[in-house]
Amino acid sequence: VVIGEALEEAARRELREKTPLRDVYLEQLFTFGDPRRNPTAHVVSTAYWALIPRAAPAPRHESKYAGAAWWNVRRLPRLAYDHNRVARVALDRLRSKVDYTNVVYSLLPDDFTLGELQQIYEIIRGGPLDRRNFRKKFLASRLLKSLGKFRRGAHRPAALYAFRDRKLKRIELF
Amino acid sequence: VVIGEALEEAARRELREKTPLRDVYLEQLFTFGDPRRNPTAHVVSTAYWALIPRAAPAPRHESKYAGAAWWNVRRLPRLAYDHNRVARVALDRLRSKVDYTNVVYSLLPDDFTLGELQQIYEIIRGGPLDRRNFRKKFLASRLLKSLGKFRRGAHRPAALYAFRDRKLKRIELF
DNA sequence: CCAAAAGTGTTTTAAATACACCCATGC
DNA sequence: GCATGGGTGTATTTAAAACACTTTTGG
Repeated sequence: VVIGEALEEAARRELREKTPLRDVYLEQLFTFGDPRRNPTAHVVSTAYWALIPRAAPAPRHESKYAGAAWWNVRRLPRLAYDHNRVARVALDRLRSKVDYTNVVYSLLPDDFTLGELQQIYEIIRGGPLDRRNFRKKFLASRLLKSLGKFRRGAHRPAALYAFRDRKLKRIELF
Repeated sequence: VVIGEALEEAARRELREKTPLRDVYLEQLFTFGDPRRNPTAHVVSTAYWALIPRAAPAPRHESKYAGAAWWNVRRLPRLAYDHNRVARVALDRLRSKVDYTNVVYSLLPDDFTLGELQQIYEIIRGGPLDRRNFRKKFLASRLLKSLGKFRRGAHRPAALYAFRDRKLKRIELF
């Protein structure tokens, strides 16, 4: 953080400078201050977490995140300092947040099928969902609007939807 | 925070040094870093919140909290810096936390009546609850144990209960 | 014709809500 | 005897969960 800069501003600047990412969902996670988290100095870090779609462009080659890669969160390697703990806290936050907000909008492109939406939920929640009940719930939620367009593939064309508002909204889902 | 001291440790130390409070529920709230929160310097503060029973002993006379007083949270005076904002964030956190945890144990003495428990919920949630449904829910929750003792007063004696565990537990209540 | 994902309703079950009367005590 | 809070059960409503077959496309 630069003097005169808000914390979230700093987090967004870092993303902007080091990656091509724009307009991602970003939220303060927690401030970690255990003196043992770094053996050489007592460092207090305010962590932020962001939701980045799988298909997002990679960090800039010249940035310190150039070697970044996707990992299955259940098979994370050992990270530096207490960063495994940070990841666990972030995952807990995500898991609880998808149940009472529409935050997954930030993981989906402008248009998507209900099947794609359901997949996101199944991955984050870690279990299968009944397709009929899932569709019923989402169509009743008024979070989505039907686009009248269809995605074609080696199967029946799927109706495309978009989120009505791409901003955080509290709503009881699960 | 002293170098070598964890953040929560520091918050507990502050309480211990300046007040007679012990074993209160304490949790990190948020880290406030807006450069405008203090007009004379850019101060980043990690706030903690605690739940203090109404009947708790007052801060030590010689401490900087000597002038502390209870206020109705809906009629808070204008506080220094961004502390009204901090209070609002804390209230939001409390309101959502009572719905899915047993955190109110920290606002009640070792034994209490179901009526006293219900009062706490009504104050925090800001509305009346049906006594029969409330009792049904709590007795079914297994959070409490009946003490077989009674509180006497100008009314029918009320059975006394205690929390089974005085530690944070996730459970769907409302 | 086969594989793959989409689309669609009803029944069952569980949980939340609404609601009213009697009880035991202190004063 | 009256005011105060304690104690109790049922019926209704609402929401969640369980469940199977048909459709449309690409290859």
